[in-house]
Amino acid sequence: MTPRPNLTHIAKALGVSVATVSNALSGKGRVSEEMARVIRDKAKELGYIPSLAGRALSTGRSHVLGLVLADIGHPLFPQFAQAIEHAASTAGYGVLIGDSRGDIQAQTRAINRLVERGADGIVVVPRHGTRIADIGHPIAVIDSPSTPGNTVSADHWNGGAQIGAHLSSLDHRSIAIIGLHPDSNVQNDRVGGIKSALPEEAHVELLWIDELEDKHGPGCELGLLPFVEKGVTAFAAVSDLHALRAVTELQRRGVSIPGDVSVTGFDDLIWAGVIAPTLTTVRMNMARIAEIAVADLIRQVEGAPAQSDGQGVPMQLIIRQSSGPAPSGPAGNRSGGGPRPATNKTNGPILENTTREGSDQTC
Amino acid sequence: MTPRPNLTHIAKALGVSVATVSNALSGKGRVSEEMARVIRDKAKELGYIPSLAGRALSTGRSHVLGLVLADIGHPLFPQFAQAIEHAASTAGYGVLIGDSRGDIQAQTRAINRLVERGADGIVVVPRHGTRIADIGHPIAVIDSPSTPGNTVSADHWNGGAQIGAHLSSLDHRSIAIIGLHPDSNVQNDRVGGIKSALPEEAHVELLWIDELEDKHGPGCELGLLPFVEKGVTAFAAVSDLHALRAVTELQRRGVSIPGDVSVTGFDDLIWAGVIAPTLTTVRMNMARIAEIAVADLIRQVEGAPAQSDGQGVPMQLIIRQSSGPAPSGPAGNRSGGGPRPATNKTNGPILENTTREGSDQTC
DNA sequence: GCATGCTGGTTAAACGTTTAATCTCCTCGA
DNA sequence: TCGAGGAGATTAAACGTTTAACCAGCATGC
Repeated sequence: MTPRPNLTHIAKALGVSVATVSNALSGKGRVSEEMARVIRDKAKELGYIPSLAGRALSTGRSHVLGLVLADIGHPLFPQFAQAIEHAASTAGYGVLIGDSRGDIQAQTRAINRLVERGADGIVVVPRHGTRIADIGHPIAVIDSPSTPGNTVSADHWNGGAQIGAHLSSLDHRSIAIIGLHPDSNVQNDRVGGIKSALPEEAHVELLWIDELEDKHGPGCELGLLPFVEKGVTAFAAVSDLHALRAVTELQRRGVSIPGDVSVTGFDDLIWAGVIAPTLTTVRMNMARIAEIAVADLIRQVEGAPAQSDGQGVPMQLIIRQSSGPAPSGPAGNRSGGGPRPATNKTNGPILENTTREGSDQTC
Repeated sequence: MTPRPNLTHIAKALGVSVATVSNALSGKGRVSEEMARVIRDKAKELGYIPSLAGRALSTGRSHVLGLVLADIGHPLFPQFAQAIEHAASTAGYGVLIGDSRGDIQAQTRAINRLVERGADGIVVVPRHGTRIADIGHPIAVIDSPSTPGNTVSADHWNGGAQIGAHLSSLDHRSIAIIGLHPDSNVQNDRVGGIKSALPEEAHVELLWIDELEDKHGPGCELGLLPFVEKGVTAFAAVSDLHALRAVTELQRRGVSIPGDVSVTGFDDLIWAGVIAPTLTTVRMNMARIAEIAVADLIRQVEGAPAQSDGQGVPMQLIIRQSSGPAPSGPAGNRSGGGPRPATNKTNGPILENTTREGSDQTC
C-alpha cells in the first residue's frame, strides 16, 4: 500500500518546489492562478491530505479543541458534544474529549491533560460552584450568564421566566419548584426566572433533591403527595430528570397529569417527548451556544482577548401534554394579575402533541 | 511568558546532545543510569512536556483514537465516551470524537474525517444494520457478538437470558417484548435471549416501536392496555427508554407496577434508578468493553492483526422495584418449569432498593 | 538606459522529536 | 601489543509543513 501523498510528491510530480505547492493550496504566497489550478488538480488526483502533525509542528497550532464536561455522565452531554463537534468541525477543528468523572479536582487535571495533548483551546462546562482557574490558554466557559468568567450560555433565567409565564397563564397560583442543588448558578437562574414571572400573590415552595437524598438515600421518593394535598397545582422542575421523577412518583400515587397537577421540566432531554404524558419543557439552543463558544475560542487562539462576560442565548419553550390549566378547586379561579408575556427576546413557544389528556387513541 | 521547554533546552542546560536526552527519557538507547537520572531530574525541574506534534511527525503515530458513535444523541453515549476515554487515556491515548448525526452515510464520512485528522485507530459503535467497510486503518467495532466484524461488545443474548430467567422465576408466563427496530443485531440478540430463558409454554408477543410510530407518528402511545387486558403480566423492553415509555403509559392508565404487571428494561440508563418505581434492568460492563476495544486497537496500531470475531462481555442484572411476582390471576399460579438459572458465566444479580411497592415512606 | 517595483517563483530554515549510524574511549583476551 | 567488542555518548537525517528571505524576469517611468 502506498504511503499517503505529501507536498513533496505533488511538487516532484509537477516539477515545482514544495513551497509553491504549499502556497497554492493555502492561497497564501504569490502563485499564478494557472499554476494554482494545476497544483490543486494534481493534489486532488493524488488524494492529497495535509498532515496535521506536520502543520501543527510548523505553526504551533494543533487545530484541535478540548471539550471538558464536568459531569460527562449527564444526559445533556450528547447534545453538547454533538453541537460542539459540529461547530468545531465546520471551523476546521477536531474535538478531543476530557473526562473529569464528576470530580472537581479532576476537572482541572482534565483541562491540563488536554492542554498538554496540544489542544489549542478548551471548552468547559464546569461543575456547579466551580471557578475555572486561568490556565494561560484560550478557554471558553459555558455555564450561566451570572457566573463570572462565563463566555456564553443559555439564558436560563429567561427560560425560567417562560415556564413561569406559562404556568401563570394557566392560572397556577401555588407552585413547587424542584431543584437539585442550591450551589448551581444555572439552577438558581432557572429558579429565579420562574419566580420572576409569577404574580406576587403566588405561593412558591422550594425543594432541593440533594438535601432530601442526603437524608433518605439516593433514589428516594420526593414525597410530593403532601404538597398536592396542600394545594400545590404545579411542579416546576429545574431539569427534565427531576420532572421525570416527579411525573412517575405522582402518577404512581394516582395523581393525574395534567388533570390534577401540571409538571414542567428543563432541557428537553431524550425522554421528554416519549413519556406519557409528554413533558412541557424548555430547550437550549445548543447549536448557537456551541457556535459562539467555538468562535470565541478561535478568536482567542488567534490572539484576540477573551470575550467580555457572556451572552445568554434565549431558550425555547416547548408546550406538551404535562402542563394544563390549574384545576378550579377551592383555591378559586381568580383572573387578576393575568399572564405576563415572556420577555420579548424569545420566539413564541412550540406546541407539540395536540392530542389532549384523556384521548384514548392508541398512538 | 516562556515558551514551553523542549529537548533542546534540557540538552543545552546539561551540555549533552538532544539524542541523549530523548533516549534517557524514553529509556530506549544506551544511556548511563547516572546520566539518565540527571536528565530526568532536569526535565522535571523545567516542567518538560513532550510535544505530541513533534513525536507524531517523527513516529507517524498520533496517539489519538477516534470515537464514532452512530447515534451520538443516544443516552448511552456518555457512558461509552467516559469508558473509552478512560481506557484510552490510561494507555496514553487521547480521544477525538466524530459525529455522524445518526446518518448512515455520514458514519463512513465521520470515520474518514477522523482518519484524516490523524487518528491512529477508530472505535465505532455502528448504527444498527450497518456494516463497517474496511478502511485500511485499525478499527474496533462494538456492536453485538452476532455481527460479523464485531470486535467486542456486551453479551446481549446473555443479558436477555437473565431478564427472561428473572421474569420466569417470578412466574410470569405471558410476556410482551418491546423493541425499537427488528434490523438491529443488538436488539435481536436481546429478544432472543429473553425468549430463550422462558419456559416453552410461555406466551410471548413482540412489539416494534418503529412500526407503531410509522403508523401513528413519533411519540405516540404504545397501546399497552389491551395487552394487559389480554393477560400479559410483564413487559420486557429492549432499552430503558422504551421501558420508561411503558411505565409512564401504564401508570397513567392506572395499572400498578409491579402489582399488576412487571416492566424491565436494558442498559441501566440514568433515570432507571430514580423513577418511581425504580427500574429492573441489565447493565453492560462498559469499562471492560472499552478496555478490550482499546487494547485491541492498540495491538492493531502496533501491527498485529485485528482480533478474531468478538467476545461478549457478560451483563449484570439489576433487580429493582419494577419487577415482582406475577399476580395470581385467572392464569393460575402453576409452578411447573420453574426458574431456570441464568447462564453460569454471569455474576449474581444486584438487588437494589429493598423498599417494596406500597411502602409509604417519604424517601 | 537604468533604477524601481511587481510578479511568480525558489531556497532554506524552522518546528520538536526519534532513530540509525557513527565515533571515542575503555577493557579484556590472546 | 593489538584487535575485538561493548558501553556511552554524538551526529545527522528524517518526518511534512510553513514562511521569511531571496532571486530572476519583465514592464514601467523618467
